[in-house]
Amino acid sequence: TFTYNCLLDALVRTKQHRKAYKIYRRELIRQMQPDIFTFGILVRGFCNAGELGEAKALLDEMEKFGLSPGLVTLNTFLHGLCRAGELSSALDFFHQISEHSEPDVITYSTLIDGLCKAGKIDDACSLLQKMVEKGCVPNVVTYSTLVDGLCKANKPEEAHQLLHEMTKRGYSPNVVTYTALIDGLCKCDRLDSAMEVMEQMKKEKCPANAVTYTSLINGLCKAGRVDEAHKVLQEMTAGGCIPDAVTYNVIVDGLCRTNELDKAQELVQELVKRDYTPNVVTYSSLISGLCKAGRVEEALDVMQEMWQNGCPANVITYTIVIDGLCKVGKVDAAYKLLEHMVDKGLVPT
RNA sequence: UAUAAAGCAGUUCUA
Repeated sequence: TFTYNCLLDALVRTKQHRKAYKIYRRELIRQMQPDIFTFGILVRGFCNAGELGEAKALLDEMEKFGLSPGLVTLNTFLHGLCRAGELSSALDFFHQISEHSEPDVITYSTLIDGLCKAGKIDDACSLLQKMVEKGCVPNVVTYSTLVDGLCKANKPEEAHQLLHEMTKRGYSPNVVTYTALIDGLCKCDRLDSAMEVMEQMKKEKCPANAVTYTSLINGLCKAGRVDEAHKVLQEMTAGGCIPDAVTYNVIVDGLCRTNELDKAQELVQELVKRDYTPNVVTYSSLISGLCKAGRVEEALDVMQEMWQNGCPANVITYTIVIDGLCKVGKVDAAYKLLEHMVDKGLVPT
């Protein structure tokens, strides 16, 4: 069972949960007794694929094997419900969990995150209170979740405050906590505060990672401060942190927004030479820039190029070009492109 | 051997 679980886990992590399930059905249960780990893995697979019905069926199936779902499996399913946006089901399920066992810090953090992502930040904060009252101690993940939630609810001050509070209670913020705050401050146009937090991280000996730098670079780019963004990029590489695909996409997008389209294209060319393959987001930024500059023909060329490079346009890419065509009065061409998109099996939003 | 948190592109030029 141990061996099979490792295999199933590997399959699920590579999005092959269907295959994992077949192996479970056709091999594992014919030869041995599955355990709670087996079910935990499979439930996660179906949850990540959004197939909640199947996941629920597996939870029920556990009983046939004389197993009762442990908190880990229940938490996994709760997470699945939250991610699928089934918040009311998630709340129901949380109450069910509470009837049978004590929810743990992961149960609470999962639900707090679900509430935040559903825009119910006040409920999320109340739940933090409630967990403390029930004697469950929040950890750095719980706090980071709320810091992120507060930022996304446009309450960066309160997020900052919470970071202070957790520190006072003896929990050190980690790189995720700081990054959530930095990103939030940037998106609330508080770039200078974001840079201060960056300094604070240095003082606290909490090294920034690629996500942290990219968040700040994105903030600077979106504010049109591309030169400063480049400086941060230099600081990043000097510090031994490797920019990833998202980092470069952010810079390409920044150049497009400041109408430095040629520089953006040059950068993409250079990245290709260095074996970084542009992805659908990179191309979409370029196409968006070209469209906004009225260079729709060139945008169409880039779309063609995507196809040739094995990076097919998605719904967002098409939407950008369709909008671009409409804005230059080529509504008929736009309509044709829409039909073309539907032919490719993409669903307009 | 299984569970929770952070970063990228599109839709109302609001003169």
